[in-house]
Amino acid sequence: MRLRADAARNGALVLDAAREVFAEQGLSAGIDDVAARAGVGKATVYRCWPTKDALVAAVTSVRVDEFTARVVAARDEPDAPAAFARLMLDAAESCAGNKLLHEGLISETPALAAKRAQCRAAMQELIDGAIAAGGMRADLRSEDVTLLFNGATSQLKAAGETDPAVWRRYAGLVVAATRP
Amino acid sequence: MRLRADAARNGALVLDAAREVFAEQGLSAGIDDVAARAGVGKATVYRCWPTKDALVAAVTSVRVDEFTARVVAARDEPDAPAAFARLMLDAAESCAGNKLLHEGLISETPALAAKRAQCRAAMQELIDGAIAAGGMRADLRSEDVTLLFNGATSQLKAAGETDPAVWRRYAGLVVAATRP
DNA sequence: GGGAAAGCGGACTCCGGAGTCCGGTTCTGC
DNA sequence: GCAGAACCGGACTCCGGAGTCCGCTTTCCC
Repeated sequence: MRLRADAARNGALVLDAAREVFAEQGLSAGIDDVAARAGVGKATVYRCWPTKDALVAAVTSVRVDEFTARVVAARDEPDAPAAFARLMLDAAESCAGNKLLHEGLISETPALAAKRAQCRAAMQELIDGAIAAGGMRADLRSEDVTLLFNGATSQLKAAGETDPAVWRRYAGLVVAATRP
Repeated sequence: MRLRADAARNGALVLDAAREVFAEQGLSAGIDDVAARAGVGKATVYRCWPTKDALVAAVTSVRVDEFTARVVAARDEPDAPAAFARLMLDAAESCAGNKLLHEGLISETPALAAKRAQCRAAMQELIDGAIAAGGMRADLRSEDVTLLFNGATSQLKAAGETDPAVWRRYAGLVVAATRP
């Protein structure tokens, strides 16, 4: 059964609105805000996604996929420690302007568990490579990097920091923490 | 006008209960929980402190003072870098078992602004000493340390991690990030 | 173009936690 | 020991955000 034209259109509007609103305000934004931005009633939002979490997962999963792709690319570079450092700095910079990416990386929602696992696996391989190359302390695991990175970025977000350079700087400190 | 005997007794009960409940559950615990633990109605809690924030400030400020004293002691030690490292590890370990200390260090409530400033000043002096001793990167400021430390510990708390050794380990990573 | 199904939206309920009210109880000064 | 002020506590309101309901509108298929 095909979706009615107006339903399809509204679904897309809602998705766009959710992307914008959540990127600007983070996941604490209300469904009402998303509905208002889309120019529809909130029931319409709930008709497309049964819960707020489902909508959030829909918009964040894309961001997580993009990030995973970047991790994989970094993993395949020859100089693992340098690739890792670059990845962290770039990721922080991206997060500075897009809360959605940040939330996606942080989120614990079950809907993204598989994607997170995939991302983590690639990260672990990158880290293993960096350790093998002697550019990283040997006892490090991907959870450590995730925790430090997420911790720092969460604090930056909470502080309302928007300057990408500052985010970059802290990512640099996290990278420094991983050195042998 | 002296406080009535029962009022004074209940005030102390509430304070003790708040310390316990917030240390165990963090600040997300409700006033109802505190009142129940104290064996008192919630109105009694509000009679002593006008808002939840005020009560929280009352119980956390002690913890912050204790921590500040430790920072000051560290500042006055001869080997600043080592004192700094020890301070971080000990603080993390303490936070693992006492959410209240953690919340006190993280909290942004205006009621503790003065105490936070005092703590930060001592930390800055400790850091300056460590930099002068060549044990820390020269561009570091106390906010950096605070942000990294709070970020990591917040994540640990959110993850429900209770093993002090793990908290210590991450504090060690934060210290590593400060090395020149 | 007409009718039925699909979709719409705003007003509604529900829920949890902060903060308030007031009738009943307990302490204190005389 | 008694008057009355101070205090008590549980039931209440208030608030904001998630999720639901239902009378009305739009679309689609014939």
